[in-house]
Amino acid sequence: MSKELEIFIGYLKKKGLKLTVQRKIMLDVFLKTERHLSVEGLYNIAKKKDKSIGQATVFRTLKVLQDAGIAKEVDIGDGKKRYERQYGREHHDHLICVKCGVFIEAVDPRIEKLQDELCRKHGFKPQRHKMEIFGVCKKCR
Amino acid sequence: MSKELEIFIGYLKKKGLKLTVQRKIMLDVFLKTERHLSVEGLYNIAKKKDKSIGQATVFRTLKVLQDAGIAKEVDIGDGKKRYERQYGREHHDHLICVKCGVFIEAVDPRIEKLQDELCRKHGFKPQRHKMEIFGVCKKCR
DNA sequence: TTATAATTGATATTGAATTTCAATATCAAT
DNA sequence: ATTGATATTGAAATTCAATATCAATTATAA
Repeated sequence: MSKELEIFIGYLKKKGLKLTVQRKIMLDVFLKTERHLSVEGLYNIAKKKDKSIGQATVFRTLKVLQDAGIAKEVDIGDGKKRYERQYGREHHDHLICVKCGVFIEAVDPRIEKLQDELCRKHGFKPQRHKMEIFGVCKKCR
Repeated sequence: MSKELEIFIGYLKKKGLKLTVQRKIMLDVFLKTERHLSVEGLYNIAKKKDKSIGQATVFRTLKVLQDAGIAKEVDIGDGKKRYERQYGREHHDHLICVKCGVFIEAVDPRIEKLQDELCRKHGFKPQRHKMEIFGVCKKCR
């Protein structure tokens, strides 16, 4: 049993929610894809496992997975939200290829430190941040 | 005549587009507000100048202003796009207050440099980037 | 097994953004 | 100033992702 499933079960129990087949399928589908998929993408994969699964359930389950700390929403401003794994992952920024659409996860601790400094300079108390760099990846150049 | 109006007129002429009263109003409204307003916000202000102005025109004109390099779209992932002045402004990041919603423009050249370095490390050729820090501003703390 | 409450899929709805279309306005050439 | 080609407009319809509604179904604790 994956750590995420354990957490999911614990979260559902704690909240008085139920572990349904659809939720199990969604967690499974979500964990198996390492890419940053949209609801549509996840829905298409989930449908292959269970023809009857509905879009609404995919949206709803992704919300639950977020609340449980298993998934994280990624919004790059192109009109559709994507989801990435959250549990056990460090904070990171994204390099996004405008040609093939790949998401590269990257982080530089020095940048993080300078961001904090920038906030201090403005008397600003940071809670979370987001950094996305759009460009062309190694393969597409 | 503002530099932006000059540019706007030049852009329109170059593209075979027309300088209409609505476009003049929109540029005026856009330049007068220093805040990061959504279409709705700009629309409400524009309507005070000309009751008959339509939402579609506001959307359309903001697109033209972007193409002309006068306005810049800002999408912080809350479902509605905002617009800021672009012409004559340097690149900057945003500190966004989750309490009062203020946008603080900030930049640290060292961060910019490290971002380039991060891209190089991944064989990634950057085109543009976006950094937003959400938190609580000085006044709201 | 049963009672209860959460969950489901289908469908309707929302809200931002875009498109359509007939009427109107702009502007270069006269 | 007038004309004509063409861009533009506002209103309304449409798109699209995301959310809400609801009757039927299912999970779970007793």
